[in-house]
Amino acid sequence: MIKTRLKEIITSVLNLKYKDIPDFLLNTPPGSIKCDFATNLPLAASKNLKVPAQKLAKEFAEELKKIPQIRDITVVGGFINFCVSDEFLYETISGIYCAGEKIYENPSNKVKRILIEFVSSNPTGPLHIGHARCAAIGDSLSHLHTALGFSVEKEYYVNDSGNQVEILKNSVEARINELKNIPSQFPENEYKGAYIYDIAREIIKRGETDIKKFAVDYIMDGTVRDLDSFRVVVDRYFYESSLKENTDKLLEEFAANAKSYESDGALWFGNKNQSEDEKDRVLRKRTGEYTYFATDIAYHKDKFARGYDELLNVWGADHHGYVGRIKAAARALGYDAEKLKIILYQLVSLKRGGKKVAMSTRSGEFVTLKEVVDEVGADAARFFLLMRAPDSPVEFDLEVAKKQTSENPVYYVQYAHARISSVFAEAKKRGVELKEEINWAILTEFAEKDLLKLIASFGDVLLLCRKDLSTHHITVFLIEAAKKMHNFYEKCRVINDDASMSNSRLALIKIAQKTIKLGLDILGVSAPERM
RNA sequence: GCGCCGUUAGCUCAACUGGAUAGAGCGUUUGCCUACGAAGCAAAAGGUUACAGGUUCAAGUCCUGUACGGCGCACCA
Repeated sequence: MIKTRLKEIITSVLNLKYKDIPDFLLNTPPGSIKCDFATNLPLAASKNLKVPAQKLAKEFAEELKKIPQIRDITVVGGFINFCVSDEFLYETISGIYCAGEKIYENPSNKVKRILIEFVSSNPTGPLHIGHARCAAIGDSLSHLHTALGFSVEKEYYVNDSGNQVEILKNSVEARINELKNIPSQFPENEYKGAYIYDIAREIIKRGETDIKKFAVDYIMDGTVRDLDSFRVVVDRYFYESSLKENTDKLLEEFAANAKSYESDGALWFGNKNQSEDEKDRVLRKRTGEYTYFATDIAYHKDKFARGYDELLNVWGADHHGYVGRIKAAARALGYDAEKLKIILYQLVSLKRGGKKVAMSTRSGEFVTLKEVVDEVGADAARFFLLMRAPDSPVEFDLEVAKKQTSENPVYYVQYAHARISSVFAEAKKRGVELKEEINWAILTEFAEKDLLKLIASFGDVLLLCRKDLSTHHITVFLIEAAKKMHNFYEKCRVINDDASMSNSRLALIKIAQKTIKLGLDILGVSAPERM
């Protein structure tokens, strides 16, 4: 959190003399400039203060000299560069070191409740690689928010009514007949995967009569199992079928508030001229059935009514056209649509040896989440799927992922963690123990301070993830942290003849390990002691 | 036709609110195991950020247009 703290300090100092200090950047300068941070503050403020940036830079630099936490202030054009003072670095690190697991929790987040809804796949077949990305994103976001101190719940919406499950039922029925040699017609658009046969066989074996319910339960059992193998535990499975009465009430409410109208024998959500959705949508079909949309509004109404401060939905980008209408519906219900945040992730294009794998649940042609976990492991799969920003499409080549397993970045990061464990094992063997009192100030080597500075920035990375609602920044951080850790390890011997130095370095790798582990925990990737 | 997302090194991707000489990993090349794990380290090569305009002190980032790719545009879910 070093960056966040510095920004606060700088802002408060400058506010004593200037008004309207705008928000500004604090980032690492280009490699040729030897300092820790650079800021564009003079450039950013020159407009407000109506003073040329270069002049302002010199003035600001004078003020910044009063801040004990920074040193070596230089002005280059409209930029100000500076280093953090050793005292400030060591003090920051010491604070992180002494704090417990909850170091990054913000007390003010404690009262905020967030509901993350993700995967929510139709229960018509096993989860596939696309759902894996959704699961990884939603799950890691939940960990992120927990780490920041929010109260988080994870929910999965089960679409267990409507056409899709009807087709599922018909598909299973057809297979039962086939297995029993009863002549019958195969439904149009039927699901063709091998699992349909499995369900049919089970039903015959058990003599089940409620085919739809059994099929849905069977598939959901598999879903829970698959998610479990992917280390995703959902707090609540919310069944669409439980919303019937809520939807009845919702439509009455809409009708009473003139939010809906009848036309062509159907009931429409009249919203066209009032919001972000470009046309009116059907709520109740001519057949009398509710549309998915109607029930989904009821679902979101239920979620809003439960009083969360924020609703995060993780959706595949193929649903982007749906965002406007659900937000419009939330608004129509009188809720703050800003509280509903939709994270759209681009779909995963799956390849096998460079060849694109066609995927379609209906044709039964897909690579399941389970297969991916079995082939490349949950760690590699999760890390790989989380390395990209949600907006970025992911190309997942199973052959490459399998073949290059040992070169996958996840192993690089895990190795740094395991390596630290092994140093501690060695220390123990030699009777060297980490003492409570740490003298950070003797860690003056470049590799040592470089690693310390990065560790001190982990909190900033978490805040960035929160802002972007993406944990991919953590993967970038972890790779960098592992690199700096390995670099330190090569340059500085941890256990050496100098007891005081050994102790400080043990503390350094301890805090590095804790930070790497926390990052991996958020991603849902294991942090092994040995590999 | 309209809309959303993308196009950055040979490959896969980063790049915070527009900031300085655009960064990682893989692959390629060259060094490094008689001290805590070589699943490692150090170094090198590799770029007109798809293209063309515009905005400004400053553009990969914002605006307009074009090309290419993915996805939407249901009384499906």
